[in-house]
Amino acid sequence: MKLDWFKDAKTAFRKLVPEKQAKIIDACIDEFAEEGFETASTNRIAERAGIAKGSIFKYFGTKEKMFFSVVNYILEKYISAAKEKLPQMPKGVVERYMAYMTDTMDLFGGDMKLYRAFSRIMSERGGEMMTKIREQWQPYVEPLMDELLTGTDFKSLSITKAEFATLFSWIDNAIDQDVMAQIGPKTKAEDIKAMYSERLGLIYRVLKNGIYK
Amino acid sequence: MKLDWFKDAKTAFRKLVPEKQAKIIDACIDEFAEEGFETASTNRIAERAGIAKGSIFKYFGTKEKMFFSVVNYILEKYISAAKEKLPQMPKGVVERYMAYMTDTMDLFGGDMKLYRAFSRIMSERGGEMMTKIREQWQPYVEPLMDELLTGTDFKSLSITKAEFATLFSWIDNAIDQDVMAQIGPKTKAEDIKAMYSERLGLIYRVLKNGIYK
Amino acid sequence: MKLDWFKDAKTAFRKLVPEKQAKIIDACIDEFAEEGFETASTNRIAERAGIAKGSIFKYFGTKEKMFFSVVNYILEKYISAAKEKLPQMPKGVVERYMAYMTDTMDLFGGDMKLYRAFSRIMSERGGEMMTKIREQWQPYVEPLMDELLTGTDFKSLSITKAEFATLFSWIDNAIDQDVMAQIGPKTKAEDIKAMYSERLGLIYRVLKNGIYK
Amino acid sequence: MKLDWFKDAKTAFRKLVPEKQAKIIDACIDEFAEEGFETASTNRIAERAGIAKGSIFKYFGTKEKMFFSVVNYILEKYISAAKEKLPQMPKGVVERYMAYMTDTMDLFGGDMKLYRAFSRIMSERGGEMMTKIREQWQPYVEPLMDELLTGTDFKSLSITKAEFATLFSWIDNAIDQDVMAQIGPKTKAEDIKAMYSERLGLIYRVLKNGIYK
DNA sequence: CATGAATGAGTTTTCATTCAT
DNA sequence: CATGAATGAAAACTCATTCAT
Repeated sequence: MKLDWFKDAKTAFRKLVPEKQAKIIDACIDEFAEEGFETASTNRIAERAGIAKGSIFKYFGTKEKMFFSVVNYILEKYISAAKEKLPQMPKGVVERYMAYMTDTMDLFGGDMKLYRAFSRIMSERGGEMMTKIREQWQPYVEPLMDELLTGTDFKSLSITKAEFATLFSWIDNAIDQDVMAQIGPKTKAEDIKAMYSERLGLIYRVLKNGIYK
Repeated sequence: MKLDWFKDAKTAFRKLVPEKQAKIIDACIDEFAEEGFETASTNRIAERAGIAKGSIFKYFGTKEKMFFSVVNYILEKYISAAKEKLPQMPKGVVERYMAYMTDTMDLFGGDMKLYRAFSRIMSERGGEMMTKIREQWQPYVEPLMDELLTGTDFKSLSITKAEFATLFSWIDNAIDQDVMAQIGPKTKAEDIKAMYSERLGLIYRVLKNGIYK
Repeated sequence: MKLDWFKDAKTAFRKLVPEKQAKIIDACIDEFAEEGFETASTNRIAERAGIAKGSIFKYFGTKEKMFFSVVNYILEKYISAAKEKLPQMPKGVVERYMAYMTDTMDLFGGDMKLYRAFSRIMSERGGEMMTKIREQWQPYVEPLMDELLTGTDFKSLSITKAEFATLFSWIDNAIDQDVMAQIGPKTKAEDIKAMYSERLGLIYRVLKNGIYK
Repeated sequence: MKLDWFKDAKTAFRKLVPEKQAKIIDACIDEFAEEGFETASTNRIAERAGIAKGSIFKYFGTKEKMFFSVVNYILEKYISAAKEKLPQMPKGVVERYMAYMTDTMDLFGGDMKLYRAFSRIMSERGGEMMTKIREQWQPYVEPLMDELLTGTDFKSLSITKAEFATLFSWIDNAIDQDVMAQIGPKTKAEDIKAMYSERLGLIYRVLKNGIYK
């Protein structure tokens, strides 16, 4: 299945040289990371990208559509990175999951702006936008999850595959949000990694044995 | 300790007949639920409430102060409901927690707008506003949590009290968000309750025994 | 001729006990002194005076009319003070003029708020209001000037009575403005007096002998 | 030294065709002349100039900055006109001063709106704005004044150079205000010139010989 | 096709004035 | 007659979007 994060961009944008595309997407990410959606300004994005204000609308049509293009761009990076790592992951389901989390953490840990943009986007406009995004990415995320869980002996687990997937996304979100709430604009990537590790440690223990001795 | 969610409202608002107060608070909740803080419009709120644009500022002074009044109103409802239920709760920590979740669910389950507003508020403006809200409610929430966890034998658990509290808040948020994402404007309260129950069931099992057989 | 600074006030105000009238006028003076006309707030004036916001309009009808009442009040004070001093003034026209200036200076010098209110009022709304005020006070100021100049031997002067009156008002305004521009909110009354004296000294010399040796 | 009254305007304004610039400046002058700064409305100015409300802020950024642009525009006109005339002025200090006044009078006499705007600007906001304007124009006005007074034999005068400068500004203001108070919107330029001449005549005589025969 | 000047609906907030109590 | 809650026009300012060049 081919990912097409361009989907919301107009042909005008598709025809641009990749360098220019990248510069524009970067400007968007920077702005969204710093401002969130509402407060982000198309004028400022145009400035950052070194293009005309009008071009934004030639390329994307709407602020909102531009926004989706960015979300898609980020998710595409995220998903394809996950895909690549899959084969080298451990087999035990919990260990596998921990590895996945660590990888994700690495992906974003190295690029704070991306991480911030993603988080701001997710928290703001939660309802309407999330639904649309979910619908759009469902076909890509689902097989990934499937593959992530494939090869594990679910017979040894007390929960179903679907339940594990659910748990998985909960934990993902919960930790992300918890970390996001703790960090400021100057928090270092390594500190964030440490925060993740700490939280993952707790989750690991609980998933393995429950909370009772 | 007395709760005073009026705290951020001006005397002008305190003097209104309760019906009018309710109508205004309702208008706020509706608007915040649909729009979040940034996008919410004081003009629209005034319209919804059937009052003059200027009155908003006579009552609350600022959009931000009005916002806090609403947050406080919701939290007050939430916390006092939780307090009332506490004595009748089961003793086992997991059972106790499940009971608490069910109660919360009941509270919000009956009032979707309140629920939506609350969620939006919690997720938006992550930094500035949440900090302020947290500071203000810390004195009320902390003893509640303490009491919630009191009486449990943590020696029988493999995790500390603090860790349990953390887990607790993660699960709380995760389930809330998951449910929020699934429901639309027309979802019935009973369906929402069912969604919560289902999710709580899974959590219960995992907390008790871990995910392995 | 009787002065009626009440002219712009409604009967409701005339019927008040003098103490209340004074308190209200004082509140106006304070507010106008601090804010000028545009920025002055009727709400704040009502607060300062300890009366209801609505009463302002019962008493004066309009912010503008209230404003004129205050101007008239100040001018009345000013003119009647001048009148009283007249008989004891020196006979030489320049000396007489200097004495008048000194007296005025004393009048206002002792009450900075009055002075400030007057100045702000005069400088702001210059055109429209000044005309109205001038028309209204012409009948009172003219005879005063006349009397001020009476008894002087204009035959010994190289300018006419009318010309002297003109010069007189010019100097009055010029010095007032010059001083106003120099002083801040904390300037002491004695410093202001000194500034006046200095300026008057220069004027005195020029009027007497011209600028040539 | 180069004057740049554009200084407070944004590039957007600098790029406009001169006709449009002129129309906008005219609208500003009209509004400020009629209303002063506080009461002037950016909406009304946009209407008068036939441009969009938003454009005002594209051109000047702030109401205040727009205001300073206008002040600078007027002062620039004023000062450069004065500069040009300087060389042809008579040498005697009083005659020189009279010539300067007549020139100024000519400058403004032809453009009543400019004159009114200037006066309002000068009298209003005594503190904050005047200080800023003064600071900005000091470097241009001072040498002009210096040159104006240069070549005069102050040894022949009974007052110092500084005192003369002070007197100068007083008279300037006093006459301006006196004339301003007398004229209406329909007063003809020639009548205004006559008023100035009349007043200047009186001043001339007094400065020369004092008021005594 | 790129540009950026122009637009105007929209924002929060203030405040003189009215009028039911 | 006094009160002060309610009003809504108006303020300065922003910004996504359009369109002539």
